[in-house]
Amino acid sequence: MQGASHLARCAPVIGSSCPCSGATSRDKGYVDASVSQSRKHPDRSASRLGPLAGKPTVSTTDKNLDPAARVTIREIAAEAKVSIATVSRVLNHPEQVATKTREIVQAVIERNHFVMDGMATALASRRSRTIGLIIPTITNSIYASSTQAIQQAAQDQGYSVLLGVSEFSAREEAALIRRLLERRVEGLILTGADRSQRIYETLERNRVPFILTWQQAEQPPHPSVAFDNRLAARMAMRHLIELGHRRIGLICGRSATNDRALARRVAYEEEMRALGVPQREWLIFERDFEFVEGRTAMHRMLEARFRPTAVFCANDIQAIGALAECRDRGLSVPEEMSIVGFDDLPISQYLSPQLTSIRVPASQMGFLAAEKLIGWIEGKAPPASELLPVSLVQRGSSGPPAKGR
Amino acid sequence: MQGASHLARCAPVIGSSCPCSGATSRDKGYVDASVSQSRKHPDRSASRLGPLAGKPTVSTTDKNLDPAARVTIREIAAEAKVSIATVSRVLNHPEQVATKTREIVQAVIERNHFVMDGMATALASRRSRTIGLIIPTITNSIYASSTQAIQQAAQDQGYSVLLGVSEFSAREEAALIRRLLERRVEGLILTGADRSQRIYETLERNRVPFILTWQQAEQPPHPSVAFDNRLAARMAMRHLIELGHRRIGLICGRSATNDRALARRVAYEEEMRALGVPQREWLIFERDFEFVEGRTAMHRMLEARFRPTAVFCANDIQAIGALAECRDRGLSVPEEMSIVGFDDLPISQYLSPQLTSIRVPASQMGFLAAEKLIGWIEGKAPPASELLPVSLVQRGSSGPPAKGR
DNA sequence: TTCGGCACTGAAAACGGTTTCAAGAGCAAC
DNA sequence: GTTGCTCTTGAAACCGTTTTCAGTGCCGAA
Repeated sequence: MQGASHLARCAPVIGSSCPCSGATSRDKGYVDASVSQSRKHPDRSASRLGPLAGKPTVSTTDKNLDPAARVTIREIAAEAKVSIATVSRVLNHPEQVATKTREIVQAVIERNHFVMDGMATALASRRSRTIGLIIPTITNSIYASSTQAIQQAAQDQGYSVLLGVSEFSAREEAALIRRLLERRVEGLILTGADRSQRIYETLERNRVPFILTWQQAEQPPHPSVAFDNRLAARMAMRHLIELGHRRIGLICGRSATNDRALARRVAYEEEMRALGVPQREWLIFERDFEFVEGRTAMHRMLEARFRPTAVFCANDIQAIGALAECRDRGLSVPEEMSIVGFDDLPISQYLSPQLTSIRVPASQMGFLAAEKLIGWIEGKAPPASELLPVSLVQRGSSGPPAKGR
Repeated sequence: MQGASHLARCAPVIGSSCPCSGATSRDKGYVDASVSQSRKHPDRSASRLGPLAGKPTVSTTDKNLDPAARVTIREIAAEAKVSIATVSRVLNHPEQVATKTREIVQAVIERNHFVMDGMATALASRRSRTIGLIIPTITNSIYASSTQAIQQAAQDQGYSVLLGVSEFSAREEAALIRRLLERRVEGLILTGADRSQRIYETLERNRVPFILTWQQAEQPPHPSVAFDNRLAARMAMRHLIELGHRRIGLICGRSATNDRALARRVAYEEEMRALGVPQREWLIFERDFEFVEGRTAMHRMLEARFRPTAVFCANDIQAIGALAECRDRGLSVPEEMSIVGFDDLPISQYLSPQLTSIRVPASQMGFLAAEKLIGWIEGKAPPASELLPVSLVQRGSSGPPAKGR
């Protein structure tokens, strides 16, 4: 394992930052004049310790005294009696260094547990080898799938992933994107296509390639790797309709802040309209992504004037909550209530009854997005958008409506 | 916009043999001599585009030509006709800048969608305002809880979180830690306490504060925020024993690579021994963290010579799989088989029957760890270790063993 | 001997910021 | 008119690397 390895996996989470400074004191701790690097500022201790003026004076000449000192390439160079350029070469292009020199330097590096400063490296090389990923939540495990795939793909190509969690907030997402740009991600994978024009502008002005996932972009055709949410939701609805359901409820995410939820809701409404069934607002529930939200939505649904015979839950999390509510109310699924979910989480086939759901290509989507993004970063043409297929996985939670109703 | 050329960078003649042939790579575009910045190396193209020597010559006089150009603080300073120091102040200490100047600079920043280079910032300020977090897997949602709490706490204090996923591999974890150090995290939150001495040395040599979670450190008492896995597992076992179970199976993670699994297994073995029940290897299954692994383990358990009447699953993921297997085999839970899980995932109360489980303080642990770590980073004394309480949540999946057997 | 070429190494500019220090401007008090 | 202060501002050192360019030493060929 030589020096600058880019191969580990690392999906960082970005939070918020705040400007603030800290006074750190430091002492170089080496003297070898033959390797003197022109460090110019004559009065380091005074300048660095400025604010702490009242403290007892520390001898500037002592070595290895400052507890915050960090080993740099210079100390390594000094100890190995070579130049910093050579140390850098040992780390990055070992074949360019004479075997003997290389071994000496490597030994010194080992001995000192030296770790390169990636900030300096990134700054000097103008490569961060990092891509940014923004997902809306970490608790819905469907994003764990795509995140894992993205990370894997990135790692395979020598990139790290910086992860940001927006919690479905546009404000938060904008802040996150900014922080990712500050960290000089070389590309970005975003969730959903609906965001302010200004963000896209910033991205383009900063020349950061980005790919949308989970939802294709329509108006300005940004590159995306997604699936057709409307079509997918329509598949779920068609399934219920073909089973004979007419009064169908909907539980989905907040369509105002989630364009996937919106697309699915639109599909629901279209199908209901095509069915000739009038819109009934009391059959539509937009909730957060929590089990309990699906449960309470179903609870209210069951108290409606005309109970639906089936409910389409536009995500499995809410479907699981809805299912539990039916069970607790003694309502048998699918005999008295059909439920179709969306996402086909791994857990969904471990429920009872198993959940009928729309299987989405989360892993594949993530993998492809990462691959295309990295290709783009490395000079290929901007990738074409791609729509991945989805499928309905029919299981025990959906069936024909009860006869006599 | 005055001086459109302020932001221009120009791509100089490619392949020019360098020595100051008059081809200045960067067109300053502003004239105020008082703001001259001393950029020294005259020939950027050679360094940036070196390998592409054969390409057609591009006019040196054009502006805005280099597609890789990025707006820096210098361009902003030039356009606003101030020094870079002032721009930096506007960004970091706005109150130190005259209102009028500040507004001008801010306008220029806005107009150019300027985003600071965090690498340069971190390098210059010696603060990355980032903490590292390593978890074993992203797919077990129990880590989503702690991760979220950590991120929240970090964000509240102005820090970002860099997340690494080790997939239960020590090698991977070591590589991850190295990368986190390269990225100059100011502190680290690790999962579990069992890792090679060398890693701890590297951490200490690099003076990076770290806190262990999920498992306290014993031999060298590193700071930790954890709970007592052995005690917790013992609670689960006691619960089953008090219900009257004697033949109890165990499904847990790989104790070789997971010290939490080991501690829980040890507790299981201790309780079984205390019970006077001889060790039966065929009642112990170490598996990966997948639903299906719990399922297959239970499958094999049910084929054993003497079926257990209860199974302690040292994590809910496997418990869910085990539960599903029982259901599919027509074995009623808890009448014919009791199951106790561990973690108390949110999903566990949405199953049928609901899962009896050990509730662990994942969020609290994460939050506390992050708070302590950041306190430490900001100069407080190394925090004391803390053991958080756990509790048994009794639900439908556990009950007394069937009478006649 | 002279020279070209090659393998290796070091000096120094550059990356894009932060921060210290000093100086200029404006103003009040003496 | 000085003096002393505060408020702003700019120059320049510095952060820890990468990378270019220019040696230097050695060797074989002319």
